[in-house]
Amino acid sequence: MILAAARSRFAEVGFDKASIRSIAAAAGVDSALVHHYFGTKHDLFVEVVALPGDPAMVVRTLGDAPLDRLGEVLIRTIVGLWDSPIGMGAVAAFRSAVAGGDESLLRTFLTDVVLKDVRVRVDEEIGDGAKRTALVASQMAGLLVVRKLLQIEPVASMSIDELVADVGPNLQRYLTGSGLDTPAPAPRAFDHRDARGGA
Amino acid sequence: MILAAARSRFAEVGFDKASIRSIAAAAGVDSALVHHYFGTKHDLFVEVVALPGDPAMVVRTLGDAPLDRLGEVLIRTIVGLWDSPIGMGAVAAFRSAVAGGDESLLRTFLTDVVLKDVRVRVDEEIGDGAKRTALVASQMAGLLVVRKLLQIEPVASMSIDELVADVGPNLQRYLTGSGLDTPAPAPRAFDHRDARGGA
DNA sequence: GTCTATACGTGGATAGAC
DNA sequence: GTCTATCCACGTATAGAC
Repeated sequence: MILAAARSRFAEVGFDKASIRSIAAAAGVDSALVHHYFGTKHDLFVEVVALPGDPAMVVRTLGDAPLDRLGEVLIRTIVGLWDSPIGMGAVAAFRSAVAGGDESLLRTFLTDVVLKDVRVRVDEEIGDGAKRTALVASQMAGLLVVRKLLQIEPVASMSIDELVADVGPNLQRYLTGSGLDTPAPAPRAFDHRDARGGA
Repeated sequence: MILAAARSRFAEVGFDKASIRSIAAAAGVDSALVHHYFGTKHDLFVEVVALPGDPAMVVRTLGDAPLDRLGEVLIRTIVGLWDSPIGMGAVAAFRSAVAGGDESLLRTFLTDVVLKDVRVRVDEEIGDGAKRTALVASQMAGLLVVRKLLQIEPVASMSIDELVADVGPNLQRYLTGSGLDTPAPAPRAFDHRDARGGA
């Protein structure tokens, strides 16, 4: 399948470096055939990143989750998507956007589609919705970079359950935690209070 | 100055899309002159990202900070670097690495140079150094993406002090917090046996 | 020293043979 | 339907004129 090859190439090396010729070669066909089926390269890319009705599913899953568990649900839903075959399109889109082209597209997609419902709910129940969701986006974007793009261990190979346990609480603090407005939260907030600085 | 123009172009659009011609145009000179001064495009890029002895300074600053305040120091040092003129080289390097080329270079630079000292100290005093520093890297990488590349508000315009107050504690939890191995810190006691299956 | 001219490669896109 | 041949734009890099 040409679409599968295109998805792989786009996700692996990004939009620009994924030549039509290389995609065709990976699919075992001729480059002209790709043009014949999908038209321009941009058309092909749109076809690849257009998940079959999945954004709505993701948004709905996020919308159903209670706010005080959203950190966990976010990790499970989004990382699960990344790891799925269809999720490679999302990885490709992210990579290409960061690479230099069409950042505004990704920005509006993130803030106005995926995280909009979350932002509104946080705004109503807690406040600072825009800031909190932006911070959530930063952690999720970084997780994508480290796990899927740079593939830094051990994060690249960690199970979703372990990821939930590790980064879930941090997301939860961004979403519903206190102390995001007030000055610095004192280090004593942690049990690890030690004047000596040793272990 | 040609170097300044190159730094801007590389940081703005990445290595590939920043043509020698556009750099020369931005500097108000001819493209051949760029070649004459700096040789190949790759040579020019190396020249741009080679900060004047700054990596050592950063590493040293990180090495001097006490472990239980490292979250704050990390934000201050690294974000301060990004926002400085010379930090544009770092942004350019990151963007280009994510774009598709030379990921291994950035990976080894991050894990073996910048974060190595932190990892060793965390390993000695707390444990799980590799995992904890990788998680820290994920938050910092995401912050760079959201603040400098995608420029999502309000994170893009937040002061360093506010950033310290907001994401510092999350970094600190990654570095020295408990519960990264055990099941989950749980900000509130929720039913651990879930009521509804995870997405 | 600085620009003009050009060689060379890569990659997108089209027309046409079979 | 699938591939061959080709056109064309762009970008790196070099050589040489002034």
